[in-house]
Amino acid sequence: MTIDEAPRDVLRGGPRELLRWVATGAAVSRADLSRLSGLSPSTVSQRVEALINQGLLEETGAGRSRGGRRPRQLAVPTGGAVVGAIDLGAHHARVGTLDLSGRVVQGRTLPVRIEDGPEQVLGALLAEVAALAAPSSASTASGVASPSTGSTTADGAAGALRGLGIGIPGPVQHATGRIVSPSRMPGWNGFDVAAFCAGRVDVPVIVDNDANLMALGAHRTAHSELDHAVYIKAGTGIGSGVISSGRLHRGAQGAAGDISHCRVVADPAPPCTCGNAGCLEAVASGAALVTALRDQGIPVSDLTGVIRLIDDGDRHATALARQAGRAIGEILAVVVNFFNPQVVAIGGRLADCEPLLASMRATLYERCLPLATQTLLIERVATGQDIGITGAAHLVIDHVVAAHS
Amino acid sequence: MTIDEAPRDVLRGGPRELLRWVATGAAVSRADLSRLSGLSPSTVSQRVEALINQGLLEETGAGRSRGGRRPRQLAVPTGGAVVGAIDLGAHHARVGTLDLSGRVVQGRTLPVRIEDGPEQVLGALLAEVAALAAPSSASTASGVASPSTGSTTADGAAGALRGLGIGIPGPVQHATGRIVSPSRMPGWNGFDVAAFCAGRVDVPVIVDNDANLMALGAHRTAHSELDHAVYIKAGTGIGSGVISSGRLHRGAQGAAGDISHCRVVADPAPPCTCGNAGCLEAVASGAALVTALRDQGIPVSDLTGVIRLIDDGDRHATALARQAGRAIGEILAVVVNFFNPQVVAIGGRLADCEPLLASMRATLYERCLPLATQTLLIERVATGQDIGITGAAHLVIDHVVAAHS
DNA sequence: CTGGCTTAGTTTTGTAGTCGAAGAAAGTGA
DNA sequence: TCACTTTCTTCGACTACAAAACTAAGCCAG
Repeated sequence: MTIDEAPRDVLRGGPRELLRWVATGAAVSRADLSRLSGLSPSTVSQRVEALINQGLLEETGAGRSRGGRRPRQLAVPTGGAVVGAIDLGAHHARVGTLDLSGRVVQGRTLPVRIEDGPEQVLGALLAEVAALAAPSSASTASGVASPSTGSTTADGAAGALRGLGIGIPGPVQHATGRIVSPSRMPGWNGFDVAAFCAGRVDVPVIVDNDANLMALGAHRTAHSELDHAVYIKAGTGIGSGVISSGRLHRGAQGAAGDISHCRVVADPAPPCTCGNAGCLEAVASGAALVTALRDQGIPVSDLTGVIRLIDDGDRHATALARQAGRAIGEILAVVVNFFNPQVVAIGGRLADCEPLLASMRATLYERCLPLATQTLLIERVATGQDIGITGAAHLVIDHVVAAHS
Repeated sequence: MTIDEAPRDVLRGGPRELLRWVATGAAVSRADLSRLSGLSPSTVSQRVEALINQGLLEETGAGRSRGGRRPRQLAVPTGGAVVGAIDLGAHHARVGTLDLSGRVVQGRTLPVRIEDGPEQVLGALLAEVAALAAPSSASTASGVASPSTGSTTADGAAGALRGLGIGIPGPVQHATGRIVSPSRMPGWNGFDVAAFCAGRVDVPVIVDNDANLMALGAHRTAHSELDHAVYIKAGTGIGSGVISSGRLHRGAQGAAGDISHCRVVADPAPPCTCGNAGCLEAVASGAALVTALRDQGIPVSDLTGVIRLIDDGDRHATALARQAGRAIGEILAVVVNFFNPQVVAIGGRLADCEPLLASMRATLYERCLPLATQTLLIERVATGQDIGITGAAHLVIDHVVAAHS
């Protein structure tokens, strides 16, 4: 199954947004929703009724009066339908189920060897999703402990899987769900993830780039009121996701945000997996930091080791982190001048690395138009390891909720 | 008068789009419009009737039959209402009136000394617009010859001015119409163009950056079917305009597209008017080329002289043009990777400079993701000197037509 | 030259989404 | 108890659009 177009009614009072307001606790009653959405009370009532009929919302008794009639409290049913989400990384994958409000119901992290190829890797992850979504998963599933919120509900299809969202650490043609020339995923080039998965699960499958999903997740959870935002994912690789006018911007080929092979000044310019030299990814990615440290004779096993060195104040590692921050800042400066977003947020495992963030900030302020940085927020992406699957779930839910109403 | 938000119904069958299809000749009958817009015949009929009542459209007899009833031909009335437009440049301004389809009715180029300050410059240009819009302007107006299409119509308010659009060669806060920290416009910082003009003409005034207007004009006339486009204006200064999802992207502060002070590699890095060194504008703008040639001891009076040298194959000038093209290409490569547009088009006086265009193209293909350049169009902006006022007029018409219907 | 087919456009009717006003429901507080 | 507030529903109206039926006006084949 392939999805061409994002639904239109996600924003400004669409059923999806009402759902989200209730889910986040921003709204508890119909009156709250009316105030938040700007829709008339009658319209809200009508939509809420539809959502209740779909089982996406329920009334949970009366709330506290504020001087008048008590509100009839609304909530997203717990234990109801869920969507599955996979956030594939270079060495690990985060797999989870989320309820239709976008809250994580179950999540676990699995080790992954991306070089095993798509069939094997995706096969294992799909099995894991199936296990999580199965009614009694919380008790029977093996592996990492996960918080069980799985009180199966009374009414019918409890925990039914409604869709699956997958994030890939490489370029994805969103329209077709196909992977195109990934630089760090041997054996995956041209693989049609959506088709592969659609053959194994009986629900809509949506595939997108991992940075896009992080962007969507972060925007929905932290910046939903902002129109234009840029999110950088700095982990083993480097990617970015773009929100334009409140919507994920994918560009002509769905390749928007792929800044990993932009050239930055670096001396010497390290060679990149893409064949060129001096790419952002070859200077500032986690993989690049590992390589650079090893080249200096410092033995590090992986990115975790590098981050530990930086946290410990190791001189070489810190210098490299600063250089990486500057490099990201350089590219981001062009992006900020060009795109003029309200917020730039950095996520991924390198986002917690203080020296990197500091020099990125400094470079941005130095190189951007004052007008562009005047009110610009430069932040860390908040929600941690679940931000990717959160974004994936939102993408799927947008599709599912829109389709049903 | 200040305009906060672009009207929403410009796209997909809005009255404005119907008008444009008729104006461009894409549609001649109601049936054509129905097919093009996807709207039902009844809706189109209704809208067309409204447009005719507003005097924005007229019936011009019957057309050729294609096997059935003959279509009733539609056309935009000539000599009807117009909007004024000013495209202010560093040394010249293009001033014109355009009919409500966006066609230029009258246009002329005036010399301008930007350093005379906003009151004097804008005062003169406003007077010129008033003269053009006056009923008998075509015969009485002085100055550069202009094609007179000014046959005043029969029905009532012939040639009435409905709005005014102004393009400024510097950063403009579109929401307020105020100029912010322009690097090349001494005495204009903080000036409220919209307020100044609104006090002198009795119609809505919309102010925007000149590159934005070029982008809008070029997109509407040449690429209206494309969703994402980037337009570079390379003249005395360098700017860009961005179309995202078919709409002008202005960003958080209305400063989007201002890439003039992005740093590029250049040795030696020439100082920029902004105080930094190595800015794109200091390397690749027309002003920079003039300065660089003079520094090499080659006497050139202005940009025209530089272009002539390049056309004559002068070695130094050509080398500089290539360097400028590379610099623009470098920045544009980041932009293309990040934004993934369907088209990148270059306009402004330097766009006709072959060596510059060639090295810009080469740099783009070298530095961008293959996926991003695979189907990317790299073009010259077509319409020449009227593209700026065309964009300005479109902006105004969008506002005026939407307001009236 | 007449009926069948095609294209063009209008009119009528219906539907979906939204708003606003009115009012019902259910409380607070003096 | 009564005035007032807040919450939520109901109902009528309006708008945008579409579907279908219909009128208008041509083509062409027999």
